[in-house]
Amino acid sequence: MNAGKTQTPVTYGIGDLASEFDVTTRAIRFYEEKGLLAPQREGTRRIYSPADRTRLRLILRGKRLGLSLDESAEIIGMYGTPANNRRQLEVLIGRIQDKRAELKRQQRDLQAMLGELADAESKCRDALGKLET
Amino acid sequence: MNAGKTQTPVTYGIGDLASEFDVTTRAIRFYEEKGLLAPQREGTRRIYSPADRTRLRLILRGKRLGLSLDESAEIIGMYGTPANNRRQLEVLIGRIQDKRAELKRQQRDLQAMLGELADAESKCRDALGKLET
DNA sequence: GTGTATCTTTACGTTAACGTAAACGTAATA
DNA sequence: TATTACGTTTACGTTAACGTAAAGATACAC
Repeated sequence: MNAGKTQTPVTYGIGDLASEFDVTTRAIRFYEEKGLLAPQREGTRRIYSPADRTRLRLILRGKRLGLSLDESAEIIGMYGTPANNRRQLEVLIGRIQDKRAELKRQQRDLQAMLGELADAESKCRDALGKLET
Repeated sequence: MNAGKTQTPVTYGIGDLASEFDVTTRAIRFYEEKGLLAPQREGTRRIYSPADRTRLRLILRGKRLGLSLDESAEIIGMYGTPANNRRQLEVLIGRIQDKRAELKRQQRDLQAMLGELADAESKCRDALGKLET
């Protein structure tokens, strides 16, 4: 991967990331095509930095939460340079708050569904207990 | 909708549900086509019971959580009759546990993202404060 | 030098979840 | 009776997020 280079600027090949995160190289290239990644090139080959790797992690986390790639891109963008312009800062804060509110609702939905599933499970266990008799 | 019928067995038209949950009638029919809903018919028209309405709510909640319709269908099925067969009960319990684990992971992902967004927001506020000077 | 592995680009195919439109039935209302 | 509102079926269109396949470059291992 990049072993024993004495003073290693850590980098990854596309295959490294693919196997680490268990996605296809096609998917990774697709994310780049959509503007979510922008690795360096060594000739024609893609070279990923730790920052790129982090972005990929965020993308995949977004997917697990049901976000579209565009939404993930937007959120990742929010972690970036906190603009120096006043108006822009206020707009950004607004967008962050909106996302937070949305995620909090998702949190409540999740909580509810988890509760119901726990319920269902214990009812199953009850039913199973009655069968033991 | 169904007012003053003296002894009302509550029901809903497709338009009622559509406007209540802010989805199109097309979507509702689509869910039926996929086997997630099965309303009564009055002639050719669909008549939805409170139970149908609940199922629709669960479907839409699933969507907010990023679930596919198939996944929602599976989960909704878990709330149902807790099979009387032993083997089946065990299988069901297993599937419920799997879903629960998945949702718990989602919960952690959500928590993390919320934390990062809160961070980003406060950094924005800081930056905004420095501009006031 | 010849595999074998890993990478590249280009391009067409696929699936889920509806949107959109046409053409029609029914029922209350002006 | 004609319009308006709401419902129906059928069918084709659309978008996101990749999958799959072809054809080729590069580099290291034997």
